[in-house]
Amino acid sequence: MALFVQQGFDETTVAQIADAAGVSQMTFFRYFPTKDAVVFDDPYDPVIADLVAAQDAGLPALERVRLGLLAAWSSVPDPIDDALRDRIRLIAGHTRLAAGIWENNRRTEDLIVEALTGTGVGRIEARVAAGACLGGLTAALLDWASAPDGQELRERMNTALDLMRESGGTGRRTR
Amino acid sequence: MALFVQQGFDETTVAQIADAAGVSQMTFFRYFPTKDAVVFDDPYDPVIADLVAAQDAGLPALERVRLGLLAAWSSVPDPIDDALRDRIRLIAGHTRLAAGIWENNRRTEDLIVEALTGTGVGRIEARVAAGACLGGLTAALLDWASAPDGQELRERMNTALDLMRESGGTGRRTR
DNA sequence: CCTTAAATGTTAGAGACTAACATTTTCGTT
DNA sequence: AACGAAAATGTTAGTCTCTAACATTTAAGG
Repeated sequence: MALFVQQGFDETTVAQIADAAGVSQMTFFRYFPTKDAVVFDDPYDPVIADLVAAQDAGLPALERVRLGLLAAWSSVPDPIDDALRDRIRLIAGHTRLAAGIWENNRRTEDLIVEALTGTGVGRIEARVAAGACLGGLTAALLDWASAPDGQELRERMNTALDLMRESGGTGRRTR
Repeated sequence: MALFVQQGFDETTVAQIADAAGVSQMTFFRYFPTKDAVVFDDPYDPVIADLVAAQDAGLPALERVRLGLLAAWSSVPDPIDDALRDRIRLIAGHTRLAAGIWENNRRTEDLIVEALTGTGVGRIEARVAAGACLGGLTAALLDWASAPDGQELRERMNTALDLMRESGGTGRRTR
């Protein structure tokens, strides 16, 4: 990560990483399946699926996912540590890596869908609800990393989930 | 595309593609920046942004994006041609390619955000609205390709956008 | 001290992609 | 038709990620 931040992701070869770690190139690949994996070493969180499942089953699917994710993000510390911030910034500033977030999101999506369909929600409805919430959240995450405005990450995530409420956020309409 | 469908994406080398096309490997890379690009050769659609911008500015951002995308998808033919179906299936069945959809979505997202902020919507709100709608739509698209159920693509997209309505879809709640 | 398993290294190679340079094709102009 | 410029294509050599096969070292336990 230090090398990536210092000289960029593409500019850093795994030979350099292996050297810096004092191991051979082969050993690197035994620990990380790809170079990208170094940046995406977050273990996915089955907790999210549990929190989604724990929401009131009487609510629409979208709202259940939204509340579940809200509960999940309320547990992260604020401000987050520098290492995580560096990692998110690195990803946000690199097109291919940013797309790679979706390889992680896909697993989270699958877990959420599983949790929802287990309580009677239709598969398609579950997919759309999970995809929409993760989509909005990820957009807010990347925006946070790219356009720093002093706001803390958790606060930003709360704002994003809030904007996806049924009320549709702070639109101009006069109610 | 024929080679990909026939023997798989990873199993097809660009040498084979170049051979089949009767050109050199170098020439291949002059037309396609990467092998992945062969699958993602859709020109992005600024029409979407225009349609989003055309929605009632009095509506919440999320709803404007939703209606804009609904208008955009209403113009695709149903059933779609086999080539497009093959392409979507190929992508949906390949983890890395599926993530690659987001390199396309990102451009669409940027255009939508631009269209919205141009009419006074806050940047973060625009990002979340665009990200959420594209997230739900993409989830439905991949599900459509992976779990065929006879439903046509456009119909599926309409269903997805419908599920993201403010009402939250067909949840169990009794209103 | 010896045996066995785990970790690491070496080497060779496939495959995507780039850079530099040579060659051919195309096309408007004379 | 002949020419010259520009565009398209080819060749070659090389870098980098990642894999496979096999050798070597290190660690652990009896």
